[in-house]
Amino acid sequence: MATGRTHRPATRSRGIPEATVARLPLYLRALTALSERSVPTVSSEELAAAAGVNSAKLRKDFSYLGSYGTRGVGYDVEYLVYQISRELGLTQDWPVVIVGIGNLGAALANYGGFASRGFRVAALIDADPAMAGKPVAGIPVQHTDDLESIIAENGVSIGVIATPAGAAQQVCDRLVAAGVTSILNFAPTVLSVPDGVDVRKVDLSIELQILAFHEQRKAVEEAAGEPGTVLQVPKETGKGPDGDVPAVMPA
Amino acid sequence: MATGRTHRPATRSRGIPEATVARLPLYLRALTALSERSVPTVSSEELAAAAGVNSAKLRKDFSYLGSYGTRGVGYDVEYLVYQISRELGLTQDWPVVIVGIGNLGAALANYGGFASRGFRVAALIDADPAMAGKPVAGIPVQHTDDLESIIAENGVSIGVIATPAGAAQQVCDRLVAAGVTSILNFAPTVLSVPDGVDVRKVDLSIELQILAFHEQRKAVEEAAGEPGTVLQVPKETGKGPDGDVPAVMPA
DNA sequence: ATGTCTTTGTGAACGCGTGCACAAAGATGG
DNA sequence: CCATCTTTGTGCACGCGTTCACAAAGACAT
Repeated sequence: MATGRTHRPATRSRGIPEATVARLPLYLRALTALSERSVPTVSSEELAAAAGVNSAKLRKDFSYLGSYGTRGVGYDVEYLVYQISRELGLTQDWPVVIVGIGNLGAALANYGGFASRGFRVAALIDADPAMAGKPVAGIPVQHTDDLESIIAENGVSIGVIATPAGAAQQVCDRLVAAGVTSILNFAPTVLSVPDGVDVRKVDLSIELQILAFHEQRKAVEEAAGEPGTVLQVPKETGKGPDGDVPAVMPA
Repeated sequence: MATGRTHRPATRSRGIPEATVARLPLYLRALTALSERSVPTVSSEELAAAAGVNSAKLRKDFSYLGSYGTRGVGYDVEYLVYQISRELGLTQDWPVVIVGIGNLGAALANYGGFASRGFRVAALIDADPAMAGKPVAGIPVQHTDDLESIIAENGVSIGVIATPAGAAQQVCDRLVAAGVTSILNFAPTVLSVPDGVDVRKVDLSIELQILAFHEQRKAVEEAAGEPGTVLQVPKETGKGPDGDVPAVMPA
């Protein structure tokens, strides 16, 4: 069945912590900006500020890649850009397919951040026959029927799913069967994939919900004069002063 | 100046761990699906499978909210939906503004996942005068000049930034000054905000880069017969067998 | 060459998050 | 009313990630 193997058992293969990998793109962006301004070297303190992280964390992160800094001076910007790019695998070309060319899929196809980082949109795929042939971001949309051949012909190993939730798992299965081993999922669903396939999830509404939680906390703290008190919810009473409980009680 | 206070000093106010908060929307979605299928109760094991997490983790998460389960039976679906919604602050209405109505902004405006979770798109804002008045997702786009009054009139506390990177910080500053205290940032930049303002970041290209890293690792492991060996990169030689190093060496 | 000064690289401590494993709680049947 | 069975709630241990603090390394001036 291969049920929900979304989380990998850690990346302890060569020793770069997952948390560090997740920050490398951040450093890379900051470094690229410095590079464009022809800044030759940068200290961990400066770069950390630019990337929005702690400087000690940054140094430790870089230490996993090797000793690329010079004590008393800092890091060579160009050299570091290259090392991180190589570590992330961005020195090679990654053909990517985007499945589901709705509003979001079109936005992704037009997103400039991909091409500039070694990612090439090899194909746009949609299930709607009316979309077929219509160019989006200068690339003609192809029909889902050709998914397998498109993957094979372009040697695609990374797929982006921007379909409705209902179609996501099915598309995912076909992508995986066709040889895709990394998936970026924008559909609000939990995808089941076999071992060896990586899935990363981006969920817009989840992010907003997390913000709402913190926003509500702020409001509550504001209302209750001093924070840290009051918040004793009436846990016993099943029908407290909540007023309108639109749900059945258990038991 | 308020330099880079992106990370909050932990949410230890009422005791719900940040990691748990981030999973609550996941549970909520799974529960909502069960609710629509009129499933009355669900065990931690089943729900965990549906949400793609460990069942012990799920039980511990719920324990932070209180004891809402019944031993031997499981959790009451409707009741839990309500409790999580309330905890996340989704029982109230959250007016949201989206700034930057390009491809992505339009996709967000059309995204159905917002409205169904208590979020209401109060306004769409763009700096392009040509966009003003043009309806997107049934909502007329307004000009950036009116940003402050829009925020004030609608009581907006959550803002979404979907502008180009160059404009993001400026827009952010104006949002914060106008009273917004939670920001969802899609622009590839580190935003500086004063204390008390929450920022969550969604970066499309970063996710792809992380996938590329793992994809490359797979390829390397594949190439080297048995994984776990070989990977001794020539650390000494500045000019190893890399071939084309398009960067300056340090020192 | 030597001393000073800056900045890296990292050892060590700490805290958070995860998952195991089990006791307590309650449902259910006799 | 008692026994059994299911499932929750959680104590505990472990590992990862973060941060501090400092020694080692190198640049630079004299």
